[in-house]
Amino acid sequence: MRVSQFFLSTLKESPADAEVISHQLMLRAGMIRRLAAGLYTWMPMGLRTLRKVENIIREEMNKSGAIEVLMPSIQPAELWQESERWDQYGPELLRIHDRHDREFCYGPTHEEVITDFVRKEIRSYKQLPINFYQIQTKFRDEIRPRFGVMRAREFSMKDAYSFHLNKECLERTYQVMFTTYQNIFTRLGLEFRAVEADTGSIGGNASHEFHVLAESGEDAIAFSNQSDYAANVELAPVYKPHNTTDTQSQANLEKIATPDQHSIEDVCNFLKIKADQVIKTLVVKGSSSPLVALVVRGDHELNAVKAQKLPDVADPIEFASEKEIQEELGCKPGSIGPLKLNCPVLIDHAATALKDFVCGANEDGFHMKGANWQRDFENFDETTSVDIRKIVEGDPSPDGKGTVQIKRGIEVGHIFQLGDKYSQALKASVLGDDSKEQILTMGCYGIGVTRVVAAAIEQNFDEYGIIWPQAIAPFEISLIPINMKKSTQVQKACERLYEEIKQKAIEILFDDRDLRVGLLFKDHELIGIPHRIVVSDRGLDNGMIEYKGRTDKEAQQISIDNIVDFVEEKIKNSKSN
RNA sequence: CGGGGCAUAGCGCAGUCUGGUAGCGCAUCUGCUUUGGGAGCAGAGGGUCGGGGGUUCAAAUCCCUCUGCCCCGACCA
Repeated sequence: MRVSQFFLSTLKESPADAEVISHQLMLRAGMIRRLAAGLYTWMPMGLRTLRKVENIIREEMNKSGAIEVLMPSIQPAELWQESERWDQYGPELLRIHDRHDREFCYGPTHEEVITDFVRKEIRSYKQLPINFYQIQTKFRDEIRPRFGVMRAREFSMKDAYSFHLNKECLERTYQVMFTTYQNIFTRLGLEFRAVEADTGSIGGNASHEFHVLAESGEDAIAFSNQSDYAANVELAPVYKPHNTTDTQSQANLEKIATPDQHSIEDVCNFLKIKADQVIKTLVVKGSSSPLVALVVRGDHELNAVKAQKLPDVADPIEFASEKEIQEELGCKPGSIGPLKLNCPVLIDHAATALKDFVCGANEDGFHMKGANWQRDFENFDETTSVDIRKIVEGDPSPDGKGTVQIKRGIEVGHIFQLGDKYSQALKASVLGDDSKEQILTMGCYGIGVTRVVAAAIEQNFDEYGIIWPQAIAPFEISLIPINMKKSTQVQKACERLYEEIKQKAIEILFDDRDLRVGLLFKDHELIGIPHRIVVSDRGLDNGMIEYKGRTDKEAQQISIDNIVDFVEEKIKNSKSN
């Protein structure tokens, strides 16, 4: 492609309302433009990458045995009423009506439509299992669309729905989709993790999220350094350590004055001790008592999601106000401790392992030193020890293999064993081999296609712009002439190289604009094209062409006779990486 | 939906407090020079200052109101 025949529209400065790097770079590189909140036009440059992502997903889905369909984005209300989601879904569902005043919605997802399709088309168990997918535009009327296409209202999603006679069959397809997703994200050239999602309601490994790792990710992911274990930090359990150290008392319990020392940091500095020798007592609303105290080690953080699941804690979890604490417990929050406290106390496993620790004395301006659970705390037993803290780096992995590392991630995929929720509601059944009607079991599998593009940028950029993985770069190589309008030598060499490289089925972007080289370099770096060759009089006089990879520090001179083979080799190599 | 902020040329901003001819940089167009890392000079085009209402001789500026957008919280591909 010649730039003069393409449409390139880059910006030197990023619009003030673009907050995250992928949004800024997508605007600057001329990939997208905003139409309204959460609605974006994909410009030629952005569309090329979007299509590449789609194609990789499509190829891998086809390979997995899934079959592509295309369902309408507008869906009739009746189907949603049948599944009872018309009332459940809430304002995120964009509802519209036609000229006859019939109700419709713009599909945020397609369970209803596919289930309706399958109940009409699939009659026999012999047709199962079957897995249909589509790549379709969705609309979710998000409360707060933000971060460009990362959380847009209209977005492109690959959604697949599989149908089975029983759970065992579903699990087999689920496994196939799991590996298919791994293949997809590997081919996209992204660093990712498959993360266990909330399994509470269904049980088993019923759901996994796929996260692209990036500093700016909204979710924190804990994963093992020695196994495939990965879980959202919100969900990752921290098991009780086996070697419960002896909790026999050593020091004497002592009340010490700690005037104006409220935070853990204050107290530690004041007493010249480390945070893991102190315990932190947080007070929340209880379910059966007005307040409940939650105790974690000073260097640990409360995991509200886990705490909320405890029967004694009010759901949703709510911290007690300073006033409530003062009235119920007789001192300010900064001096609360578990000893002789006038409310139920739940202690994190790690905190129960401490001895001779420091805690609040339940009296303003005082702490206790040398405290020990067995001796100083009434009713200390197994049931008071619970898992309520956030997992931290270095903790043993919950699956028992290796230790935990934590990174941030962007959720780009989700696979789920649905069960019979929709097939039951819409009465989707087939005849089994016993000639009896049997309700189908379903799985569903989503990838946010447009989000993948943004996530790829969040993971791969530098001060100059985007650094595309080879597989999804809008072009594979840039051809940059220097002073082409003045030099017929440069012009001829460029034309020849352009044709020869094109012949190799390499996607080349020939920048034939009459601009200064500085501008050309900046543009191509911003757009993130992985390879670049520069043709100049200076080089040609020595029979050389300059090559530079997007992340290379130095350019290298390659003989003009070898340059085509050289770039072909480079591109082949970066594809296999 | 709660809390905070913004709206002036395609983009980035100043001007608003203290009312008095609508500005700067980049981009765009013309001409000349320049040409290996966002060039220089000279000139040009482009604005109902988000909309509506009010105060005033006079409103981007003060008052009321509406709208749009951004940021922080609970959801999600």
